[in-house]
Amino acid sequence: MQKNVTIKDIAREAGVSIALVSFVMNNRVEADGKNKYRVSESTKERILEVARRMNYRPSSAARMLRQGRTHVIGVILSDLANIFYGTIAKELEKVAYKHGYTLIFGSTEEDPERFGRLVQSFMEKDVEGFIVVPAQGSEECMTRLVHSGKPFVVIDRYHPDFNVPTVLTDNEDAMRTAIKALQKQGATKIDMVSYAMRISSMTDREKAFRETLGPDAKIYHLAFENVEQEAEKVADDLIARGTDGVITASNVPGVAIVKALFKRGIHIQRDIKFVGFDYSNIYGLFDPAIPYMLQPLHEISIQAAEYLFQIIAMQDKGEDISKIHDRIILKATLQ
Amino acid sequence: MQKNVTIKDIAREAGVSIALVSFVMNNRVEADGKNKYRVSESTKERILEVARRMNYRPSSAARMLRQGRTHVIGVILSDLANIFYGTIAKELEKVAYKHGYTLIFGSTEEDPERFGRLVQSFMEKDVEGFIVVPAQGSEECMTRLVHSGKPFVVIDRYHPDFNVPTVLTDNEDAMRTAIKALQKQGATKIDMVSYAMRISSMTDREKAFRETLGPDAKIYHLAFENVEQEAEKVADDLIARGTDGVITASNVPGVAIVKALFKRGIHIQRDIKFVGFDYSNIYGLFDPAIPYMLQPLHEISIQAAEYLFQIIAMQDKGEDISKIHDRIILKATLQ
DNA sequence: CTGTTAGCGCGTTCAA
DNA sequence: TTGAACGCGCTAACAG
Repeated sequence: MQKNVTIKDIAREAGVSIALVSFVMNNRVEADGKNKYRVSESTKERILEVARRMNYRPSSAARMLRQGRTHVIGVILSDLANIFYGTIAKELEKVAYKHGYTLIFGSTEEDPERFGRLVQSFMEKDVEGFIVVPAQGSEECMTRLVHSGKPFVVIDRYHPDFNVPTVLTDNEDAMRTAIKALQKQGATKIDMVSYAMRISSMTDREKAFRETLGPDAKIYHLAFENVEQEAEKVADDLIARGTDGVITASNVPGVAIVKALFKRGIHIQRDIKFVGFDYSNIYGLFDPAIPYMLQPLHEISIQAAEYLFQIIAMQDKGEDISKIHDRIILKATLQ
Repeated sequence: MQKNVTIKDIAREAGVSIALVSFVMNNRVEADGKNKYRVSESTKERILEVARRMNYRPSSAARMLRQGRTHVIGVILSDLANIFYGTIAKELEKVAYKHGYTLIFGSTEEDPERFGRLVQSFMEKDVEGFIVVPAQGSEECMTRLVHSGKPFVVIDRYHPDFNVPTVLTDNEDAMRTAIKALQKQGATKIDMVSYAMRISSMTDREKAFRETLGPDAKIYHLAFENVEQEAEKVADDLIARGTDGVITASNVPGVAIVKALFKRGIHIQRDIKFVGFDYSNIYGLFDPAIPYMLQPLHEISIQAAEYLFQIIAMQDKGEDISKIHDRIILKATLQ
């Protein structure tokens, strides 16, 4: 392959200095003289023409080195193969692109070790900041992240011990809405099927569930690693107990429990009514469709990215970012 | 924030030259003297200790600039929010990580314009190569990609006009397996529900379908943008025609048609039997579960990544990569 | 007003 | 084991 065209080649070809080429390429030239440098229109055109002809592409490495900015954000999610996080990834990508940022992704699969490795690995890639979904049990690693001084925003969950920039859904409010919806459908004996994971999205929903339906309201916990099999047992129990309404705490346990009940001949949405959390394509199969609390993923992504860009900008200006800890809370909607 | 520790700081602190620090950091020193440079064990230890104490992190930008390698691969998929591509993304991520590479992702949403923008954008980020799922109708952009001389590997589909490195599933074979599975279940009047998209994964499956069941075998095409509504019409038609077996050409149309038929009171897997392509969590809902042809996503990802690394290595050695065009074909399995 | 010179950022690598 | 050039683009300082 021919070696890459550099700013120097353009300069030689156009018969000007490399500085001038740099100015022109960065649009630091304006006809109205507002900017520092003025270049004659003809020179500018010539440079642009040569650059185009020689197919010049600035070296991002050189630019990164010089300005000390990579325009790369590290995004650490739970699992890219889960539609919930996949959607967030896609939304984040779009916002980042608009701002000229690139994202690199990693999946923790809820393993704190992995979380730590990813943070470390992304640090080495000089990310300007992070958007993270902290894996369950990754407090230690989060502490290191805080101490690193690297800007970051947490999404989807929070940890009570950490006062850090966070964007998430009002899960307690969402649960209250879910319960109301279920009661409106006529359910009187309502149970909840949750994940065994102790992350705030689950615990907040469970908290609101118990606050609304009483401390003895039944909550099942499915183990992350073994959802399907545990769902079978829970299904039997739900039937035995005569439950007529179920709230599922997120898409994976939701799918598992609906599946287990359906296979047992339960008429979904008649014998037992449901309200889910997060989208799943199985909800629409039933009549009436299983309603679900939809988190505003688009909005969360935009807010998280912009929050992060803001923190980065503050750090750039030399401001102290260690005190930033606003939680941006968004409402889920019943679908 | 304190400014970053550089190799120079380490050198000063340890009382050695920056070159030596660089060698030590890169492990270019070996006790057995196999390598070019030898450093006394004590100096080595001192340098490492200082580096650790000062929390030294090499600047990837400087390294990139110097060696002219970014260790970044651009991955362009159809849609990160689709579980099929999300899974590929996750698998690719893992392989890349092992090889010290970073991935950046983009979703085309089957829009050639977007595809072009992503290629352009990734080029500007100095990716060393691409792994792409070319959007339908992106021949022009693919031509440019070929001419750019940048290494790339196509996955999931191919275009007959392009002889380029490709890793994909043997879709015709998969279809034959699917048909056999359906017939074994007792289906005698088999139709196919496909995507309107003219991409090889669809057309190859359709080709094998017609070759096996005759040129008049019925194939429905759902428009990408309007799957749900079109599925409704197709469902009515399937019922009217007395179809007793359906092969769905991928997960999205599969879910749509099963849903539409289920809502019409069809007993899935008894009145009409199915075989799908690609995993969906709705398949397991039925009894017996809807079987499906599972593409070896893990294997595809590994092969694609290693193929790409190999091409990059060849280019590095100055070899001509423009003639490489092997297609790696993997088998799907019936689940 | 138009343009140039020269040093910087940081790790790598060759010649000494 | 070291000095110094190098990769490439940015930009302060300066000149015609």
